[in-house]
Amino acid sequence: MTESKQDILRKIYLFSGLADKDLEVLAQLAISRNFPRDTPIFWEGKEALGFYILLRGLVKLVKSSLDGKEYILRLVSPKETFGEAAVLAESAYPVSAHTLEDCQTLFFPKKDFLNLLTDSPRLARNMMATMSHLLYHLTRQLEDLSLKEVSSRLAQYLLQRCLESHGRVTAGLSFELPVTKTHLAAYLGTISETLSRTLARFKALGVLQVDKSRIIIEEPELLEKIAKGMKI
Amino acid sequence: MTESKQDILRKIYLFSGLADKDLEVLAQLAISRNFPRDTPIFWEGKEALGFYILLRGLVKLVKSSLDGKEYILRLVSPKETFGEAAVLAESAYPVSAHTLEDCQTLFFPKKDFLNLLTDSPRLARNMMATMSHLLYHLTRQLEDLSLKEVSSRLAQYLLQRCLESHGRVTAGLSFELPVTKTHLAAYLGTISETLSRTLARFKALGVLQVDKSRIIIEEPELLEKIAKGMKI
DNA sequence: CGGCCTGTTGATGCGACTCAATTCAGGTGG
DNA sequence: CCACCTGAATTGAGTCGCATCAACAGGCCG
Repeated sequence: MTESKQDILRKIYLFSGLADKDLEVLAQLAISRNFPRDTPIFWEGKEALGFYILLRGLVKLVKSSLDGKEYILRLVSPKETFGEAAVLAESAYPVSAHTLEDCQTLFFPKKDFLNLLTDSPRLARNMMATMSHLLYHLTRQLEDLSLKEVSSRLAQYLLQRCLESHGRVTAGLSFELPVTKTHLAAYLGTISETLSRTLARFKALGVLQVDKSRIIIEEPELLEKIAKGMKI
Repeated sequence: MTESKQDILRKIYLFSGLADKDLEVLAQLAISRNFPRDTPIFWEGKEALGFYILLRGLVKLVKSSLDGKEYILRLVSPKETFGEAAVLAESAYPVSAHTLEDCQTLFFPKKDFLNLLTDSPRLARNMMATMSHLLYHLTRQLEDLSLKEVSSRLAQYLLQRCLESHGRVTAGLSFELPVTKTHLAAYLGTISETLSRTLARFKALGVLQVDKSRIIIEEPELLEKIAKGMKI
């Protein structure tokens, strides 16, 4: 039998610890929306009428420049929410959301959700924690872009990915990049050519091996030094 | 006669629309803390025990690198709060706060404040709006750092300052930079030499005049084009 | 006066982007 | 099944923006 909407919502961080009746209300608010691969969900500047939970697939949140360059602020994975902040600001989405794979989402209309937010201190607290988490990450990204170079940012990203896959970083561990290298480049604030060259340098240094989108860590200590800003 | 704490709090955005009894509680929580010029208020990584309201003076929020470089995430003006986000995250401050002038602040201990946050939906809503605002600004900064060059960021900053001073941007308007050019450079994600050269280029183009820290706008249209990314 | 901080300007070097050519994998259609 | 096309990835050569290093001028203050 298929999972009920409430069962799904229960697993979302934003809704953790909520009373059953609140989950019920939320489940009734939620609108199922599916998007094929490579499709816009919303655009920067569009009026924010609500926010989304990603159930399946992969979404990028991006800022684009007039001359076609693109910076990926966040790669959204299943069970994560996106567009939440816009709900509070009574305004427009500050970024664009675009699918990278076929996606299933739930959409929560802002108006109804705001009422619930007023009535449930727990939901409000979760929302603040979520936003706090986002603030932390944006702060980190600003630090990286302003103070570190591409090799540092890449090393940091790879360490983080390895940690997520295996819970630790030791020589010999391997993992898959979750997106194309072009997208990864945009996420790291650079372009695919530079990413390619940087990976090649890492390989030449013996820090790691690369086979298609599979990375094998060879020298975790060195990688960590590079992540901290050591010149290579 | 001097203003009471409650009267002061009433003017803070985070506390707008609160019931008198809530303001009373807040006023009792608030601890007066003063800092001389060029003094740390808290450091990145320090346990966040509460947040601050700046009453008088000027504060910078910064990220520092190991080799001494510094990026200013935010310049805090009177009536603004800082360190709020850390209160929700149950963790450490993600940035350092440092005074640029003699400062008067009010400090709100996290523990007591969290209780009030649970009891007052209005306060919770204000807090979310504040965080939403911060998220928006960090998003803008990420966009600028990743997609725009120094001349664009400077032009954008100058237009914004002019707008704040006069409510409009027209030829002949002038205003003072609120911080030293070295600090402004760190805020724009560059260094003082580059800022100096960029201002000199603007001057040579006839876009503006510079006299010490006073800027006189000469060609607002051109400045806006540069802010949008036009090459100069 | 001398020291210090801020700001300006020049010469140089490095990191990263641009442009262009090539390879390769995956998908499509004859 | 092969020919074809498209998008991703790689690599080289050239350029550009900006940081670095260094020298110096002006204002402020002890």
